[in-house]
Amino acid sequence: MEQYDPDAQVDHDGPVPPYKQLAGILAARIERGDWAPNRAIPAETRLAQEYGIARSTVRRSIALLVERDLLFVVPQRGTFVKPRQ
Amino acid sequence: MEQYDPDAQVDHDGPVPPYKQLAGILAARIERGDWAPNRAIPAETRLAQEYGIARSTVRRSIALLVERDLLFVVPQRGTFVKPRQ
DNA sequence: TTTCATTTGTACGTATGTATT
DNA sequence: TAATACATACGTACAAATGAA
Repeated sequence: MEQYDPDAQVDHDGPVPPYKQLAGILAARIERGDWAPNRAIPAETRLAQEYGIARSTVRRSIALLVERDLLFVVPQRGTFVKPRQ
Repeated sequence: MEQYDPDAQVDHDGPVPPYKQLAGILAARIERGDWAPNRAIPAETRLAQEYGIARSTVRRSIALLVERDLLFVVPQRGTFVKPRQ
């Protein structure tokens, strides 16, 4: 995955699909320490609002980061930063 | 994954979500030999029609089987049965 | 106990883009 | 030109579980 500016916004007009952009941005924010391990990131609906994309798109981004072991999801509770393995 | 009847249909009222049901059904059909290795399975739209579910749901099922190395996708060409590893 | 808000899970339909046939 | 097929994104709706009030 590319390196992203943790303060970047999602660009709807570029060649990189928004779901990949957001995954990169969130990875950068985790790396920076915006959220401590075992702490929840903002809810999907909140992220959708903040980045101006659909919740279904946010979910695709999160799925990427879960696959990369950066996040884990607890149904009905939230999405959490995974402690370093 | 559970064992499925390759001739089963998708049940919208049961506890198992359709995308998991279809993944199981397709796995059973691959196992049975409905499609040879390196041959394409029906298109997503076709599967959606045949099983009475949305195309987006079909795609979730396929994603599961890609992850399990039963299928591989060639963009703009189709979804193919992976030869045994 | 009941109610309510929050959050993720699932499913649907629609639209547009790109590449191949 | 047209049809086909996958990639991406949007919005909507409802279900299920949790936890707070």
